Amino acid sequence: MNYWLMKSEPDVYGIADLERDRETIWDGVRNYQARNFLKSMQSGDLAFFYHSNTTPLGIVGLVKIAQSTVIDPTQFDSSSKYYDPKSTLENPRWHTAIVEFVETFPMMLTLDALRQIFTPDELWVVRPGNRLSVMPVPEDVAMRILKKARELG
DNA sequence: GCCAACGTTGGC
DNA sequence: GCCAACGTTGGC
Repeated sequence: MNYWLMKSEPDVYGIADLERDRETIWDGVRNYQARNFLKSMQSGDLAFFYHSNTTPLGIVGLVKIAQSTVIDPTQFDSSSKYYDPKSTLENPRWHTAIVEFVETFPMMLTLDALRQIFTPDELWVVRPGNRLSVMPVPEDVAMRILKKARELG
């Protein structure tokens, strides 16, 4: 059982969309490091849902990994902006996960608040210039995030 | 809207 | 295998 942080732009797909859909395939990740983290996810892992490219930035809720090692179908779809002509059915490049909604925090944990609580080594998302969309969160840090979310809620 | 960071591509 | 050019991400 591991903890993760997953970024999404709310204008594209936010926590409200996931709450409505209950679950979704986390497609479109085209960064190898993020892909490798997706690959190492296991069913039952929990992930913090982070809103990027918006105001305010921050962790808005919690999701669960429903299924891991899912092949991202958009890599084979020539009409998709995530189409990858170099990927083949025999040897797909891009794997992902299916995530399910767990909860929206009553009060989001803003990036500013997170920066006050965590160091860049503890929580990568507070690291300036960090562009990874999927990253691991150590268990003790995850516990502190959850505790803070409960305090604010 | 800007721009720094940084990953990817492609010519050599 | 190097590295310049280019594209994207994402905070500000």
